[in-house]
Amino acid sequence: MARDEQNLRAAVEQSAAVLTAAGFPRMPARVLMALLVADEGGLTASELAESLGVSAAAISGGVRYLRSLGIIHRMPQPGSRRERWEIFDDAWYTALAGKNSVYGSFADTAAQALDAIGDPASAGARRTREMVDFFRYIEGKMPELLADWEALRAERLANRDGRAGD
Amino acid sequence: MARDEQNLRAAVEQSAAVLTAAGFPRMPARVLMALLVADEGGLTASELAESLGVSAAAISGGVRYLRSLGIIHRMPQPGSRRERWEIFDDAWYTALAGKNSVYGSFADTAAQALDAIGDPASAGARRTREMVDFFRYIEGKMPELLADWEALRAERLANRDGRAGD
DNA sequence: CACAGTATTCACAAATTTGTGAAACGAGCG
DNA sequence: CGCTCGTTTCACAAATTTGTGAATACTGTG
Repeated sequence: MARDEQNLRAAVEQSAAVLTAAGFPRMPARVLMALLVADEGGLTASELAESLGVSAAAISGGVRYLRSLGIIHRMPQPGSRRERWEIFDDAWYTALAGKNSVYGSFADTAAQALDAIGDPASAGARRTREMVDFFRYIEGKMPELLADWEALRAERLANRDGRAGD
Repeated sequence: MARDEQNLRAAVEQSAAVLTAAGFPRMPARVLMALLVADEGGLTASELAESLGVSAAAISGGVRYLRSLGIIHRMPQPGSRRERWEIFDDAWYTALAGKNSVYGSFADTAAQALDAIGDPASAGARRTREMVDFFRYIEGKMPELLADWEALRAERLANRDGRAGD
C-alpha cells in the first residue's frame, strides 16, 4: 500500500487542529505533525513549506518554537546547505514530562495563595489545599507512569525481534 | 492568621498566568482562581468583577466558558437575584479527566494519518504508530491514576475524622 | 574571494482574541 | 404592574497572534 497523500495531508491537518484546540500554537502544531509522518531523514524547511503551503518564514518560526521545546532537532547534511529537521523519537514523552513541570509550578503558585488565605479551616483554604495536593500527586506519579510505558515499549520491541523481525 | 489580601491577589494572578501560559484563556483562568480561593458560598459576578478589576461583561464571558467546561456552577440564592458562582470540588479532577479525551481524539486522528501512510515499515509509520500507542497507553492508565487519588483522598479524610476532627 | 542556494530576521498586513460600555433582559419588591 | 438591581448580550475598540514578502545573513563551491 502506497502513501495516500491526500488523506495523509488531511489527517495531518486534523491532528494539528486537535493540538491547536488544546492550546498549542497553530504553525508549530502543523510542522510537528508533518515531521511526525515524514519519512526517514526528516524534511527540509522548503519541503515543509511546500507540504504545508506556507512561507519559509512561517516554517522558520514554527521550527524555532519546536526546537525551544526540545522536541525536534536539526540534522546538518554533510555536503549540503539543506538541513533536515527531524522529530525526536521521545518527543511526546518529553512533552508530557514537561507538562508535568507545569503542574508543579501551578501547584507552587497555588500554595502561595494557600498561605495568603491564612485560616486553614476556611472553605477557600480547603479547596485550594486539595487542589495543590492533587497536582502534586499527579506530578509525583507521572514518572512512574512514563517508566511503565518505557518498560512496555521495550518489551514489545523485544517480542518483535523475537519473531524474527516481523 | 487573617487573609493577606494583597499576597492573595498576587498569588491568584500568578496562578492564572501559569494556566494562561499553558493555553488556558486569560479571563476564565483568573475567574477560576478567584473562585478557588473564595470563601464558602462562592462569589457573585459583581464581586468577581470588583476583585479582578474588570467589567461585568468580562466576568460573564469567563463564567460562561468555565460553565461549558463543567467545572463551576451557579448557586441561585433564594430570595435574591444575586447568584453566586462556585467551583466544583472535583473541578481539577474533571479537567484532567477531560484532557484525557483530548489525548484520545489526538490519537484517533493520528491513527488516520497512520493508515494513510500505507507502508507500516516506513520511518513515518513507525514514529506515528509509537505516538498513537503512547497516548492510548496514557489515556488507558489515567482512570487508574485518578482512582488511586480518590482512594488516597478518602483515606486522608478518614484519618482526619479519626483524629476527632483535627 | 565572489557566487549560488538556503535559512533567518524584520516590518507590516490580516485575522483572531480579549475586554469594554451601552443596551437589553429577567427576577424580585413595593 | 411598574421599578430596581443584577446579569447577559451586542457592537466595537484595543491588543495580541499569525503569516507574508523582502531584505539580510550564512555556508559551501568554483
